[in-house]
Amino acid sequence: MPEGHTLFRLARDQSALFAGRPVHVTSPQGRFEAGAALLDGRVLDTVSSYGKHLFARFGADVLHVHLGLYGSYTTGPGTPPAARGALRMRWVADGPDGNGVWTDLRGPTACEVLSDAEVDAILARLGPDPLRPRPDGTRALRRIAASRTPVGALLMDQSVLAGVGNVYRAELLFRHGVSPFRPGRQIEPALWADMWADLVTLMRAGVRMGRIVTTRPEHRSRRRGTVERDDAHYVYRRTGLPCRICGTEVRTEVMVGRNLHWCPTCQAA
DNA sequence: TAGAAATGTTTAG
DNA sequence: TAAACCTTTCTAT
Repeated sequence: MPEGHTLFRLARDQSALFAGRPVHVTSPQGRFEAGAALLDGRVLDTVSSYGKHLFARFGADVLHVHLGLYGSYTTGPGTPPAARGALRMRWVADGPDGNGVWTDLRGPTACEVLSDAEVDAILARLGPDPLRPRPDGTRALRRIAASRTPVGALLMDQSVLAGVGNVYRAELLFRHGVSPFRPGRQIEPALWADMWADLVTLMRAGVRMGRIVTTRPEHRSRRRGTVERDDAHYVYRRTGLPCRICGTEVRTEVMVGRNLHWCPTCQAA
């Protein structure tokens, strides 16, 4: 389930489990055979994320992974299960506790070994990431304030800001009562400052919980305890259901090739 | 068993 | 703007 918070967690967790130790790297599926052979047995330095990109450094070589729409990692202790299906890459190592640890990668858009220069080229085309230390949204505002493009499209553009996907886009716009169709240049600086600060908070919460929850307790069916799946979002994938605040039916329309969800009343054009 | 959908990006036209 | 691509999972027939 890959928006920026997922990659941030993966980087943190993979660093904790594998960094500082030699990693046995394989590609049971075969599509990453050459890269796996190059990295196999080398010591992992660290894993970091930027936006939706994951970078694992092995000396001068960097493994770059992008999960795309449905890539995923599965991680566990001990001996890994027999490889089945389309298993692009497997890591096996002696974990920090001396016992085995493994992680399996399936279905990524990108799984490749890059040089520092190639990594820099990727970073150069990304906007600010709300999950970086001391996040700064002013670079994003510069792009937004200069654009006639609908803000719902700008939020999905990774060169404007990095790490937001279809869920955070819909939910952030709802929380600020902003129509997805409002042109970027009509987003006032003060409004953007609020939206950016909120996004930082929401994504940090996503890192903590391991999932995206954007509703305030007073807008959930159950106000205390675990947030149920049906209660996690205001508009994302709630097409035809009543808005949690005003009761208007939530609408859906494709914007930039993705299903956009919004409340036409709370987010009037 | 087939088909659709899914938290994404790139390339072609 | 549309299509292609990576894979799994859930729903409908």
